[in-house]
Amino acid sequence: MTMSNRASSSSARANALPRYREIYASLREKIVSGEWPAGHRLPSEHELARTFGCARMTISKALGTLADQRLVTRRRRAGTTVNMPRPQESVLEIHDIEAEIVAAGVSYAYESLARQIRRANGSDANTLGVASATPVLALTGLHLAGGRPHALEERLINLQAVPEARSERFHGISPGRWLLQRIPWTEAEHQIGALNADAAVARWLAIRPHTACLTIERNTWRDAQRITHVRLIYPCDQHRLVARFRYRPL
Amino acid sequence: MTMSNRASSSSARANALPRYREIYASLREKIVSGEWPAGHRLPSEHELARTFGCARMTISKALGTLADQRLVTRRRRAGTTVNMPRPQESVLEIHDIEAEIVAAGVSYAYESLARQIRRANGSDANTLGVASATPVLALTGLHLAGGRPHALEERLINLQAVPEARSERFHGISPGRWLLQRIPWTEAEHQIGALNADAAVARWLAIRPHTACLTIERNTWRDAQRITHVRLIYPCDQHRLVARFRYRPL
DNA sequence: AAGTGGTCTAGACCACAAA
DNA sequence: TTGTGGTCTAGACCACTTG
Repeated sequence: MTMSNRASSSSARANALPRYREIYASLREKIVSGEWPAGHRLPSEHELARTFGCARMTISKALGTLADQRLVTRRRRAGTTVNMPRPQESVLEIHDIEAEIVAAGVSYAYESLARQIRRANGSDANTLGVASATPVLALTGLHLAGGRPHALEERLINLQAVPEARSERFHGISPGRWLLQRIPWTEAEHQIGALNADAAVARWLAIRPHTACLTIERNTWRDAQRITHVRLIYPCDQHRLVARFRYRPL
Repeated sequence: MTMSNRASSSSARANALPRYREIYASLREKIVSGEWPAGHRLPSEHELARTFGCARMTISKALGTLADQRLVTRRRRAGTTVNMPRPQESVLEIHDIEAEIVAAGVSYAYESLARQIRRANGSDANTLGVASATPVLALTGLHLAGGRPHALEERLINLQAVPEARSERFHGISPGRWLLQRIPWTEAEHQIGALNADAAVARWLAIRPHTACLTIERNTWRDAQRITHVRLIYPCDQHRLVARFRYRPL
């Protein structure tokens, strides 16, 4: 009996959307058009299943998609309600600098400026979030695009988490890429800010002192363990971050 | 026959995770531990269903979660493979400024500095992405936190999309909040950059000229229609953006 | 107490791409 | 050609929460 239910809806049109996507689109339209305003309660899954003539699980998937997109909130017994003033949440894609530069059709190079292995001092411990005296690798380097300074990088690596880094010289390869290839990370946090370049930064980046720069700080974890902390400094005229809110499944 | 399958696994421990989450966690562990390196192919859904002693749909949900998190890629016939160098993608939460200030326990106010209704000139049309001569509302205002300047806002509103804005004076309420309460948006794009404050900006924000500022530009759509464009300028010492990569379901 | 969503099953057919 | 994931069904029990 259950056979060919799908066939009957899909064989008609070859490239049809899955049923749950059709249902999702249909419900979403009612929400974004304003027909169902914020706070409106949607019919229950059982009722929608009857309405659309499908199994409840299909409805559940459609409603789950809406919930993933924060268009609705679902609670047991309370039902599914429209979530109007939606959180301003964007997906920020922070690419590997090398990939970014190469994608722009420009040659890339990494130049190491300083390298030191030390036991974490108070500042290191605080920045990297490890105990004092933990062995760390401190790196400073320059990302070059087309031979010109693109970004200044200051990095700390937790040698307890990444002992292989102790013997790596990072000639030709940037520490970021090196880590990415070896160390799976599970969580990352970015902080974005602005600063006026001081004399040293300005010299390395070949910009005038006091020029506004965009800074990106990234902390990386593998589960509970801190892997690395990096601060990247970009001259304001050379870099912008783009974040786009996207629906999850589309 | 299908009854109480769940009961047998859940009645034992009251607060147990759902089965698919247990399976998800078990598979994820193999990936982040490195036991299954990048490129490794996972067992098929049928095989995992046998291994874990559950229905294939339960496996599908667990694998789907891994795929949502970009830990694996799933393709028909090719199977499910581990995705190691993961895209550096973060979820950036860009909050309503008022909510942000109030959450910090400080009083909030919006002060309107300029307001003009005009037909879009070339710059407007380009910025807002509408045809020339489209009626637009141009606003400039200041967000105040605890009575002190917090951010400068320059905004264009497409009056074709939001005709109600024509008669709104935005006294006491910021245009952002006003729009958020009325106009459901479906897509947003943010661009983040840095700039040196010019004389006018510095005056409004009560900072020294040339101080580095963080800028956020936001474009908002309702489906294909442009709603508004806004540029916010924050003094660098007053604002940081935080983006955190998060797994979707947790 | 009752109704809602959350999860699960044991099948099934289908679309797709790799062999 | 064949094995994989994608979707779907028609049920079921359970957890939660509101009335």
